[in-house]
Amino acid sequence: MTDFEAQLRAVSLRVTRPRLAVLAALRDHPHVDTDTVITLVRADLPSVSHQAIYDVLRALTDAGLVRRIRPAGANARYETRVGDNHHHVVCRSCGAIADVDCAAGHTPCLTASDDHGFVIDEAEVVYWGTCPACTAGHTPNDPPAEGKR
Amino acid sequence: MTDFEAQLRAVSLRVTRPRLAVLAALRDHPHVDTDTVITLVRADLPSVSHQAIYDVLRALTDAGLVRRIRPAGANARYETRVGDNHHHVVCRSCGAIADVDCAAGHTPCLTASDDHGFVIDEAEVVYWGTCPACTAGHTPNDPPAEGKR
DNA sequence: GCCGTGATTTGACCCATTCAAGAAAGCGGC
DNA sequence: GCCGCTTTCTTGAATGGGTCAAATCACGGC
Repeated sequence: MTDFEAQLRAVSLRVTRPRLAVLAALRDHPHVDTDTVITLVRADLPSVSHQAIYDVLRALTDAGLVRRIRPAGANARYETRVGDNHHHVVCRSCGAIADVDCAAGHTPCLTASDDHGFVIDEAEVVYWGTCPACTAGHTPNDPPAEGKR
Repeated sequence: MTDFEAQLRAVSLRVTRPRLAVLAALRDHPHVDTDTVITLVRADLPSVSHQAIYDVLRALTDAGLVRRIRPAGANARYETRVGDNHHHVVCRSCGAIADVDCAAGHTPCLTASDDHGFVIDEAEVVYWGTCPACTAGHTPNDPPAEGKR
């Protein structure tokens, strides 16, 4: 519990109720979008403003405690798994996301064939496909990703 | 020129002035965002509505004539290079984008180490870094990507 | 050349995210 | 334990990419 507190202090951020709640929410629910974070946090702290959540997410992202991912066509999502450069599988149908370790083990694709003079510091991989539930036929629930039109 | 016309007919889309203009704009300016497309198209056809551009881009994307890319934190961008699965280097500082062929030649990372039961049909790679101009010190112009706050 | 369907114009609207200003809470020092 | 400085949160409104809807227009088969 006080683990989060230590994390915050480590990056010299003040320890506040909303920040702890956001970290807890992200630990329990990886890959959620901002709106879901707000809902989750309010389960504990009913009175936090959406603005506070945006600020907290920004602060935590800048501090490197959470990572922000944004699959094309969807809203921003956050996760607490940082440090290792892992990637994501995204379901085209329902928007579900799962973690995937890098195919070759570590930074495999980091060397582009022709870097055009760019100094590359990170390679981000998104695998697009269909999740088991959607493959099975029955669309599980909301199709937030692309079908949102 | 009538090349575009053939492309449109091939996917049974009607050949219209705005569509030809969009295709021409994307051929001459790869990786531009929607707003730039609108500006470019209006150089030829001053009276096209932004709505028309959105519709055209959607139609062309659905038809597979153009590809839509969306680096995290930036607006949607489009390119006409489709069919080969190439990737992109994006400059964190100025948002510049360049094409990059897949490191291993073709679909190298397409096999995730653990696919979680997902049926993967595409791997999308974004290399993050700094472009030559920005590395040289002098920020060329606008920093649209992340620095936009 | 005429007509029907697909495209475009026009104008309003939605919603994620951001901006701004004042109130409140964290925390280091006394 | 209390004070004050600073950061963070609340409140309320604005921004802007993108979408929806209805009416008009034009491509292209006949």
